[in-house]
Amino acid sequence: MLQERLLKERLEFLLEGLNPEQREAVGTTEGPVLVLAGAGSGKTRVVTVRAAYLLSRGVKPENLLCVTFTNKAAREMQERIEDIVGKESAGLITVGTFHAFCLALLRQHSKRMGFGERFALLDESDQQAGLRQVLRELRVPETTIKPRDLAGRIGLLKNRLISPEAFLKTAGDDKDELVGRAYEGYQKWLRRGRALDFDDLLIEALRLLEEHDDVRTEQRRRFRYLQVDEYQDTNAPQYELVRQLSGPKGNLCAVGDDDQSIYGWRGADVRKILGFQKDFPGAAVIRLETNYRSTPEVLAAANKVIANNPNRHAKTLRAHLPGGEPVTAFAAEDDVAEADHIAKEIQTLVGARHLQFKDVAVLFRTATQPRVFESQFRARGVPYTLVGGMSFFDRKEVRDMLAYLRLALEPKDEAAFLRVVDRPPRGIGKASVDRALEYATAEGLPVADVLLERAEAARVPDAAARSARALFQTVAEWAEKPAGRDLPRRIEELIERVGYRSEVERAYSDETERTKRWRAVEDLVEMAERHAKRRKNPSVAKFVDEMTLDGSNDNNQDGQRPDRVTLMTLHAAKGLEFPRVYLVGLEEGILPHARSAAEEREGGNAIEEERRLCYVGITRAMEKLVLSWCQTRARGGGRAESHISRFVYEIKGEKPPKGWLAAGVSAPPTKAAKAAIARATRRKR
DNA sequence: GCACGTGATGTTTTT
DNA sequence: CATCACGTGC
Repeated sequence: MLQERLLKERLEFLLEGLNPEQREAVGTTEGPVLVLAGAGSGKTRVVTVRAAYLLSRGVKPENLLCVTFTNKAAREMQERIEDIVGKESAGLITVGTFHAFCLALLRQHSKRMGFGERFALLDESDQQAGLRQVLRELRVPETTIKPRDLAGRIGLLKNRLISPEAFLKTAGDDKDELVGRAYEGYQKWLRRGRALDFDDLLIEALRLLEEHDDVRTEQRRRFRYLQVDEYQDTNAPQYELVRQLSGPKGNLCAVGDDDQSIYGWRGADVRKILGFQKDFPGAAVIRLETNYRSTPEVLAAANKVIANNPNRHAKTLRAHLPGGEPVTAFAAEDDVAEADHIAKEIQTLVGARHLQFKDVAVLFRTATQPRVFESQFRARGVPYTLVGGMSFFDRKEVRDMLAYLRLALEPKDEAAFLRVVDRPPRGIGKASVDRALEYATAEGLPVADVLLERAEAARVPDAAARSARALFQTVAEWAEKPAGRDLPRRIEELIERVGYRSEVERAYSDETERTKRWRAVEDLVEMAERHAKRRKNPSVAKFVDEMTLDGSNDNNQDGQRPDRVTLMTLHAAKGLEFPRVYLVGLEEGILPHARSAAEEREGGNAIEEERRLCYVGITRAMEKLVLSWCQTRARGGGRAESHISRFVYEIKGEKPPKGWLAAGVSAPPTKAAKAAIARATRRKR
């Protein structure tokens, strides 16, 4: 009772702190609602207060489902709701990513979906390994199509809910045909290894809801209130999931900003947020247009750029803050000068105590850009953190260990088996593996079954088969005893038993390298330790799922951010803010990217997404925004002239000179030119 | 199975 | 230029 009164009071206070639109968004709880939340308009606040408000109105926490796109966002939301309603209630709310939600649902109904007792969940590296194998089965050399490219294409098809069969029917050219057949083979490979990839989680959970009335009814009855964050990033399966979960008259609250939709290339479909009112008739639409983050100068630039996009929900951000510094821009001679100028400027400002390093972010479009910044920053002693790049989870040793754990959970997990079979080398050579695989493919059997039961038929040498059986037995024996709280110790045990420790010692002769590698393994154990402490019923299975779905989870969320400049891509910057932002490389061919510009010329609308990317970058700035571009830039050995980005002209309210855009997108150097450059450089040496 | 040289390649990457 | 996957030779 007292609790309830306290909550009411706290909520009253929070509601008073909101502006009328925000309050309306919080108070509109029944039926479908679209909250168009412009950059910096207090979206997170609205979403969390809204959840608390629902509880105060008697909605049970277990009837509330909040979906986000990232684990980080999910954690943040959970924490902020906790701060308002307390740990107990907040803990009963389901907060998570689409993928995590789907995984839980599928684990629960695994058998019914025909995935057996336990299916494996594959990450990108496993996916690529699988695709390599499929290409080999198809006798297509990897030079015809790169596995990475193929993975992207298949992912896009999945995210558009296009099946291999459907795609093959519409295949226009040979390449489509190849992609379709590889897609088909890949799905077979997945199922043979009892595996789902990330995209499958969404697709299969959707199928579960569509095909099983009882499951759908149960889920709908349970989640009477649904909140979806970052709705602009919704792809086809996610959209269908939302429809299945909310039902025709559901209490669905979609929050997002069409102007910040930057994952189209990943299958996200802006049209879903643009057509919300059509999809959910009678939906209320609430616009949050007051920006609490940036100065009017910054917002003016943002508004000017985004106004050039034809397809959008009309809205204009209004600054809540008073006027500040003007947006400035500079042209650098080349990329080194650009980085150096910025390094110097930051050094001066910090030296004069005008700001701290951590107040500054340098935002760029492509992964190659940060290099120059890193070297210049290092030279000038500017501390920095590069966001993205090699994550903890990308480390070979971590992946290896996770593969061992997965193999222990499910020996049919082919991706896991292939990963660890020769680490350490145990007398199962490439030839043996190939024979087993060939037989497995032909018979549609898991490779584990082949090695355990049909080694002879598959013409796998006896010694190799025996060795493989020993490996399976080792991990199976290890898995017999449930790990529970002992998880970290048990993992150490497995590391010893499979000889991984000596493998690391053997593989790296260099002392420092060896220590570094081993450290990765220790880190994994430490994460298991944390997992065992945190979770109610820790298990190997849960640990593996968590690591696969949320690999970046290692980030030390404790303590404050160290005092360093942040270097990151525009994509990584979404949702963040910094007092001072440098938006660099504003050149045709970079932002907008050449590939998008090319697609545009072929009649696409890729430039719109580039413009949104630019918009996202601008709106990260709180007090000061600096734009920059280079007149010439090092590129593939030589150097190329650069043209100022059309977006800079848009900010200035000018039209670029005639022929500017066509000339600006310098075509990637031709093969012949590249070969010539290579030859020239070699001769010089 | 491994170390080293060669050639090809170069957007973004929530899960 | 710098990285990385792959092939060659031990």
